[in-house]
Parts: sequence; C-alpha cells; structure tokens
Amino acid sequence: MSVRVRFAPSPTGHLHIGTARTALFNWLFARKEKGTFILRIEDTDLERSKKEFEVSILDDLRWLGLDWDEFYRQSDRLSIYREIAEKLLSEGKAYECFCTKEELEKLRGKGYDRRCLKLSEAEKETLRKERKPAIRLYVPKDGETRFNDYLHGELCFQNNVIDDFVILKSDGTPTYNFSVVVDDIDMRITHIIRGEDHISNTPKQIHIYNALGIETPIFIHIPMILGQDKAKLSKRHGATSIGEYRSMGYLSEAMVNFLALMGASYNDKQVLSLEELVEIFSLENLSKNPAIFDIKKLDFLSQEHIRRKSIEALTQLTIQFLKEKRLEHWTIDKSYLTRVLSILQTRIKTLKDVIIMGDYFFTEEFSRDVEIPIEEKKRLNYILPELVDALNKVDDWNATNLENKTRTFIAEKMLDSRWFLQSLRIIISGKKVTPSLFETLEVLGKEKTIDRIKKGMD
RNA sequence: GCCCCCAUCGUCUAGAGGCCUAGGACACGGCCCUUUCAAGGCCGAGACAGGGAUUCGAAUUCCCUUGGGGGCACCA
Repeated sequence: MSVRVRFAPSPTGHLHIGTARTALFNWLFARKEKGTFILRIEDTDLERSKKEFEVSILDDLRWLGLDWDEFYRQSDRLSIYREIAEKLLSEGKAYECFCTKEELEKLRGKGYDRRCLKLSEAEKETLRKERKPAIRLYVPKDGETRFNDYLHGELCFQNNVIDDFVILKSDGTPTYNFSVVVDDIDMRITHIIRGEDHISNTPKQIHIYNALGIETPIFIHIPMILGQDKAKLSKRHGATSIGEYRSMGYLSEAMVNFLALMGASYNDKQVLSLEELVEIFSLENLSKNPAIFDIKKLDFLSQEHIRRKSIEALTQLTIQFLKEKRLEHWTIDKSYLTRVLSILQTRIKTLKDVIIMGDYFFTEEFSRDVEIPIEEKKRLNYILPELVDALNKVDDWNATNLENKTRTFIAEKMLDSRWFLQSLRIIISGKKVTPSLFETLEVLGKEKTIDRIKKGMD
C-alpha cells in the first residue's frame, strides 16, 4: 500500500513555523516513499477562516518548495460530513443535543452529563421546533482507548475522561475532530504526522473510527517547537510565521534546512538541501523531545546556503528581494549588482544584509554605524587631499593597483596603516566591517570613491 | 483541578547494557593568518535533572521525585 499523507492547515493565520515543519515532515515522507502528499484546507470555522490566509499559506508552501499532489477544502465537503453524522445518528452511535451555550457553560470543566441522551422522542420533537440540535458522539464511559504512536509507543486513555463530544455543530458544520477523521478515511490517509498537541485529540478520533468500523492509520506525533522560554512558540516570541522570515531575507533553503533539523537528526550532516533531505529522510530520524527555536542556527544555515548559491542565482534572488523591499532602483545595473554580491556573498547571512551591510554601494544616503572622532578627522583632512591626488592617477582601477598605490602612499607619509585603512573604510562605507577594502573600492568605482573621500574631508 | 507527553553540553542532537574518559553542529572563548575590519584555519571550555531498583556492568531498562510542556469548546 502506497503512502498517503496530508497537511491540513486551517486558514486562520499565516503559515506558522511549527505548522510549516509539520508540512515539511509530511512532504519529505511522501517524497521519500514515492507516496502522495495531500493539502487539505480545514476551513470549517466560518468565523475565523479567511481566504487571504489560505492564499498566504499556499504561497508560503510554494516558497518553501513543498508541492502537493491533491488539494481539498473542507468547506466544499460539508454535505459529506452531514451525511456521515446522520448515519451515526441513525445507527444510535450518536445523538442530538439541544443544550444552549448557557447550559453548557455551567458544565464547563465537569464534562457533558448526557442530559440530551435521556430526552424522549416527543421532547426532542418540541425542541426541534425551537432550535437546531448539535450531534454528539456516544462515547462509552467504561474501558480504555489504546493506540500505537510511532514515536511514543502505546498510549492509553481512560474512556471516562472523554466526553460525548460534538461532531456536528447546530449550524450543520462539522467539528475539527469529526471532519478530520471523515476526510482521513475518505482520502485513504495511511500515516498521520502532526504536532504533539493533537495527542489528546487522538482517542476521540479513534472513537469515531470505531463507530464507523474503520481501521486507524499510523499516528506519528512530532514534538512541539518552543520559544527561548520553553513555552510553545507564539507571537510574543517575535517572528513566528514563515512569511516574516522570508521578509527578513532568509533563503527558503535555509528555512527548510532549519525546520528539518529541529526535532530530528541526519548523521551529523547539518547543511542540507531539500533534495538531500528527501534522500536521507526517515521516520526513524525523528526525535520525541521538543525543540527550542534558535535563530543563531538559522543564521548559520542561511549563510551557508547563500554561499552555496551561484552568483547568478544569488543575483536573481537579490533582485526579487530588493523589489519586494521597493528598492528596485538598486537593481537597474545588474552587472554592478552582481559585482557587489560577489564580494558580499561570503559575509551576508540574509538577503536583507545586502541592504544593511551594503547600502553604500547603491546610495549616498547609506547608514553610518560609526563616525570618525574629531581629532582624527583633523589629521585626515590634512592627508586626504594628497590621497585623492594619488588615486586620481590610478588609471586601471582594480584592487591590486589600488592596494599598491595606497600602501606606497602610507609608507611615504609614514602612516599607521591599520588606522588609516580603517578610517578610509569608514569614510567610504560608514561601516566598520566591509569586504576587503581594496575590493570594495574597485567595485565602488573611481568616481564614487574619490567623491566620498572628498566629502569625508568636510 | 483532571488527562497526557517530554527530560544528554547555553541550543539542535548522536547514543537502542559493555565500543562513552559521552560524539557532532550552532553559539561561546583563545591562538594563528593579516602593516585593513572581516572571512578563513587550528585549539579549547561545556551535558547524561535527582533518588532508588535490575545487572558483573546503565546515559541506555523499570519505579518514584522534581522540572518543563501540551490538552481538557457547537476553535482547529
């Protein structure tokens, strides 16, 4: 039997880091096993589901490189859930519940007391005229529910901790636990890979499988991703959606690599492409400990993946990124951009670093992280005009010639080269860290270089 | 409150009774290279939560404690 897995996000927000990792593991497993990866939008919560979030989630999945073989939307399948719920109702495995919100509120924490199970046919008939009933599954109070989880082994829940939960709401839409099971059966899902927060839903779902007389798939509950404070990763930990990281200029390869590394291991190898991950992925690689989100590791991976890009590919990605940041005017001279990137490539962690660390290549409005102290400026004002003269005489403007010329100048004037070169760096870039100074000057060009040195003298 | 899950360096993890004086990666520290900041190279520090039990032998098995996390909706 071939593997069929699904990723089932609800469109109530943007694609979250943890959710994305669940998608990734499902996808990797499907691709590795030559199976089918199904994308199912769980939009039965009419209140909170938004089309724009669905669009955003699909977009982020594509960005990550996760494609799907089949696509479903639960809102298109409402009649199916109703039909199955009716079936369970007619078989006596489920019953109608006429309780109001207020009545249920009083039962909070105590569990549902089955008051509607005791209703007579006549009473139900009267109530039906007043309001639409919800449908609850009848869950036996005695015994226990056991199931096997691939990572956690045999898990056991006492049935008396499970309520007769609602499967169909009074508005005719299914609840999560119900639609999931109906769909997983209908879509012939073989392995359910999902977050550990669903472990406690599983016994409920198993009761539905049992009521329907269907065998359960294999469950694999993967650990959560936590914030630095070890609490479930949430908004207060900062950026938690894939889109935010994309906007920060992380490469999708880095994101995928990072997600795959959290809660799993692959023979000590760390930097891996999506293709390599498919190759080595196995359920046995999964860990059962929760993982803390560590952005330092993401930074490292992003840097590594940037280094692995060809200069052409990196240029393309940067053009795209700068467009998104409304800096397309930086990309007009593509060959210049490529030259800038060729010397920046080994020292940027994200595409955004092109803007942060390399703005001086593109604009005179570049940021100044450091300023030269006044006393030093006085000394420089004295020296710089002569340097300008010297540089003006450089005809073939390349790093080697520039270095020779400058070092000769330093020697003649008996300057401290560390001090002088660093001052020069600050004058032309406003930064204390740049690529090799002479390469930087070469790329920047004669005109801009001399212009900035002159400006630096005022 | 009830139910459930988890527990190795700061972080991600390797480890399925002797290969463990516990391995790797990130981060961190130091040194080297360099009459430029970086980058790069080399080296280093750093963990089996605690207590019992089983065993000739336990990071690895079992129990308890502690700690952390998750779930208990006509949300998903």
